[in-house]
Amino acid sequence: MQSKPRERLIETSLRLFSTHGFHATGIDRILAEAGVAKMTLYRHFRSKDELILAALDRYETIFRAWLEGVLRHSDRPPDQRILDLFDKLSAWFGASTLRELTFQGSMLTNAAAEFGQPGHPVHDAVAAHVRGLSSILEDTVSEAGLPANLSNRLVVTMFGAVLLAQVYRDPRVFQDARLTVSAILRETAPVPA
Amino acid sequence: MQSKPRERLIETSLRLFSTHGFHATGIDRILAEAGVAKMTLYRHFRSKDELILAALDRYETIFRAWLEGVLRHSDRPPDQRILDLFDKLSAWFGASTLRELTFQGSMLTNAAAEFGQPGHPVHDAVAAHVRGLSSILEDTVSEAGLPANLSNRLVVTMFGAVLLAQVYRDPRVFQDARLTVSAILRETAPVPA
DNA sequence: TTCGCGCTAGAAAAGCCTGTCTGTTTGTTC
DNA sequence: GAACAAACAGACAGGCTTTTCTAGCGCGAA
Repeated sequence: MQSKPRERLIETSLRLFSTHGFHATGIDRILAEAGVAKMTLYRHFRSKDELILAALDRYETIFRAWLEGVLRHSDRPPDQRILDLFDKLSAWFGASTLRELTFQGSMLTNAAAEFGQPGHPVHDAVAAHVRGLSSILEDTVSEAGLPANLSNRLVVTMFGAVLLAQVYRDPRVFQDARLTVSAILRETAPVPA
Repeated sequence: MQSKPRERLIETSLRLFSTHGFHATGIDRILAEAGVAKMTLYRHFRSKDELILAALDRYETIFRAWLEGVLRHSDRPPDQRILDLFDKLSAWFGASTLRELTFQGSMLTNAAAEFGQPGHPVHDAVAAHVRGLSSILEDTVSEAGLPANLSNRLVVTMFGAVLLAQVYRDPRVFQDARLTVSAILRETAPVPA
């Protein structure tokens, strides 16, 4: 608990929101587990919604770094890196299932489910974050010499796989998704399986 | 309001849960909009969770009928019907966006997002419903003479497309998904685009 | 050492949540 | 027409929600 209150609030929110959802997580619980006073929260954030936005922002930062690690900082050919992504997702699933917390899918799409109304700040933030992550895929697709609009199909497959892994509690979904992506890539250019 | 109270409760729940989410919808609002007394609700359902389960059940029934209409009751060849599915999803998106209610994605996966803990009755019900819907796709895949395990990939693509259409508010996602499915099918057997 | 700032604890406001209970009215069936 | 079951309205309990407020503690800087 040596870090600063604002930081503890964001980290604790990240954990609780992704585990129990947004509406189901009360502010009192966040404060208790972060060891922060109520006034301090409202000094840093105008409302609970703003705290949610901050937690989503942090989530996007973490996931972006992970995704860039997989897609950019690798010596394998770009199309192979895209296939690797689904093996890494599968490993991520296994790791978070084994720990104290069970795999809870993507916090971004979970937020989209709870805040479905377009125009709501949280919904709009989710859309922006997803678009941002999508552009990383787009870069890798371009690097592979493939048409850029291919990345939309990859995003659908990636989030679809994360979603169904959450529902089914089965990492084999990622292998199915990998086969799908393999078919998508093979359609345009020959790719080693 | 001539239908029976139990029916009105389920229909109103279906509408409110899918529009505003489960935790965000209080039973008082359901009761007011259904025109039903509180005691009547608790005569028919032991708790709010049971009402949620009933609403999900109804949702599955409706979506199953719709899906069977697209995949079974059609004179087009089975692989073509699978491709048609994504055109019909796109039309469904457009229809529900134009009405009073905006498109809110799949109520099943929205429920999975709010009730992420495995073992929770709602989570388990969602998993069972998704499996049931998946078997309809499996039948059509078999009918087309394709390997049955292909249906898992189609399910990922379908739910992924619904999810991203909800986030992006853009029906073009379904065309992307259709291209993906086309690639999946083409990988195994020649299919007219 | 003293000032000021960020933090703490704790209380309180105002409202919504689920679930229970009482009494009345309506509708159906013998 | 009497009897019975179901649905009605409305109040109430107990708890949780977000947000605001007061009062004091502790630490770093001047």
